[in-house]
Amino acid sequence: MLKGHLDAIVLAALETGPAHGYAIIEAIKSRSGTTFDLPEGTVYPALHRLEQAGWLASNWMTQSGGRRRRVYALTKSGTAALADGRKAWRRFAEAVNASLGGRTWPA
Amino acid sequence: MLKGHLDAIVLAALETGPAHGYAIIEAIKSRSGTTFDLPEGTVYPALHRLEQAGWLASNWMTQSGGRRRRVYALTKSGTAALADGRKAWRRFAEAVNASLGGRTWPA
DNA sequence: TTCCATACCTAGCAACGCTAGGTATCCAGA
DNA sequence: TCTGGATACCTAGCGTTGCTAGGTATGGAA
Repeated sequence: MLKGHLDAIVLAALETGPAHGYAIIEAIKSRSGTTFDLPEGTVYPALHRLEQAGWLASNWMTQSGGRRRRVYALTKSGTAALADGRKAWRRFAEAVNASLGGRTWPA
Repeated sequence: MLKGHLDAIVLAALETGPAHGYAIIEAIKSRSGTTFDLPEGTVYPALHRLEQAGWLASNWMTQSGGRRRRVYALTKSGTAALADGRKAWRRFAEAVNASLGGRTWPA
């Protein structure tokens, strides 16, 4: 369960440059230290949703072998959405930390 | 949206002692700095679910005026569930922070 | 030639939290 | 007096979200 922050995580994975779906999944897994090993059924629909929202733009790329990949890139509003997502995450995380009490926050 | 961590937040609100539903809502609002102003339709079903799971025990208390309150208390397994919830939150928060990159984590 | 990794897709489900409605008591103010 | 707001509880049903489980197809290695 990604608890509603999947969009921001996907957008963040594209911040360093365009990538195709499969690579995005790998990037998220790697960045999260394998904690987020997302099934394709989670990521592909999310990419479609984000493109629908205007936060991503996609292009079909054909490899030399004839293999097709869909490469996604952040749009301008996608970059803004990512910034919003980071703020929302931070606010949320602080509120949860305060609510849970104790030493939930790492040094 | 509480993104799946509502249970832990409710359990944490009861860590300092038994309380009734309405007071729990107030406690969560206060602890979170008003970020979590949860509707009753969120909290009451959650309390029922947590009791069903054996993490809370409830007793009807009748006030002097004849007013009824249902007071919830953490059970032993509820305390354990809270500890698990804290660990889960911490792991999740660290993975999101790593995935989002940038300075999402406060000093 | 068989298998695995790569690479994409979608229908349908389950869980979660919220909306929106309901009931009832207590107390302050008009 | 009586009206409204705070207190205090409840639930049916909805929308979103992410996942399961199935499908298609190519490339390369064993």
